[in-house]
Amino acid sequence: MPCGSKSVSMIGLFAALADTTRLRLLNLMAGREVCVCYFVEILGQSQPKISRHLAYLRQAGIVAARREGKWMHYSICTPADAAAASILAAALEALGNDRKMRADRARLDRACCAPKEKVVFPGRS
Amino acid sequence: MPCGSKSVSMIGLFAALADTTRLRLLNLMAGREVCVCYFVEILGQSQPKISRHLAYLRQAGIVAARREGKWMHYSICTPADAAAASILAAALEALGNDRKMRADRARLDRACCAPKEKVVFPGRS
DNA sequence: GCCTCACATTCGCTTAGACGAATATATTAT
DNA sequence: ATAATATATTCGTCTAAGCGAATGTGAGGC
Repeated sequence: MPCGSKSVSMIGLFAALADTTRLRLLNLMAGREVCVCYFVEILGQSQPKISRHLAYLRQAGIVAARREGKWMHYSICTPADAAAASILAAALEALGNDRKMRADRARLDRACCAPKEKVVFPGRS
Repeated sequence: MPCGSKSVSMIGLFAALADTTRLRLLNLMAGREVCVCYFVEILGQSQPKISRHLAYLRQAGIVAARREGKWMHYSICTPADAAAASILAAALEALGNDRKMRADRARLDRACCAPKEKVVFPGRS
C-alpha cells in the first residue's frame, strides 16, 4: 500500500538509505510492523538515536508510524512513486542477502515472536 | 563487466547516489562512455565541480576512467557485488523515466553524437 | 490530580560533504 | 624547453548530519 503524503525525491530516498542504522531498521521492518522497544533492544543502540533515525525515515516517506497505547509501531510504506518503490525493493532484497542483517532479523524473531518464558507445567519440573 | 577493485559497501553506494550532480552524471553515462568536457558542457557546471563528483563516483566503485590523450572518458562499471549491481540498475532505470534526465541525455546526443553541422545536399535546399 | 513508562525532541559538539577559487598535473603542440 | 589544453586536487568556508546528554510529551495507572 502506497504511503501517499510526502513525495519521495530520489535524492531523499538515497540519503535515507545511506546510513547503517537506518538500513538495519528497515531490514527489521521488512514484511512486518515493529515496536520501537524492539529496535532499541535488537540494535543495542540508545533510544533517542533509534527514534531520530525512525523520524528521518518517516520524513523521507518510506516508513509509517502507528500508535497503540504507549507503544509506537513502525512499518515500511511503499512510496507512491514507482521508481522510488523499485529502488526500495531492490535495497530490501539486497539486505536479505547480508549475513549481519539476517542475524538481526533472527534476533528479532526470538525477542518478539517467541514465547515470553519457557512454559513450565506444574509437577513436570 | 564488473568493476572489481574496490568493494562497494551498500552505504557507500547510496551515499554516492544521494546527490543531484552525481545522478545527472550517471544518467549521462547510461550505456555509453562520456568525455569530461561533455559533462561540463551539458550540465553547465564548473569543471572542478564535475571532476570532484566524478572522483567521488570512482572511489565509490561505480564508474571507471579511461585516458585517451588529453581527454578522460568515464563510464559506469557494474559493481561486482550483485546486490549493489541490482540497486544501481534500479536507480539507472528510474533515471530514465525522469523528464529532466531525459532532457540531459537528449542534449548529450545533440552535442556528442549528432553530425557537427546539418548536412545539406546540394539542390535540395 | 500525580507518577511512571515509552517515545520524541532539543542542545551543543564534532565531523563529512559541497562549493568556488586557486593551484597542480599530465599530455600534446610548437 | 615553453606554452596551451584538459583534467585533477587543494584550500578555506559553509552547511548538514550524526552523536550523547538532557529534556519534553503523550498515554495509562494510581
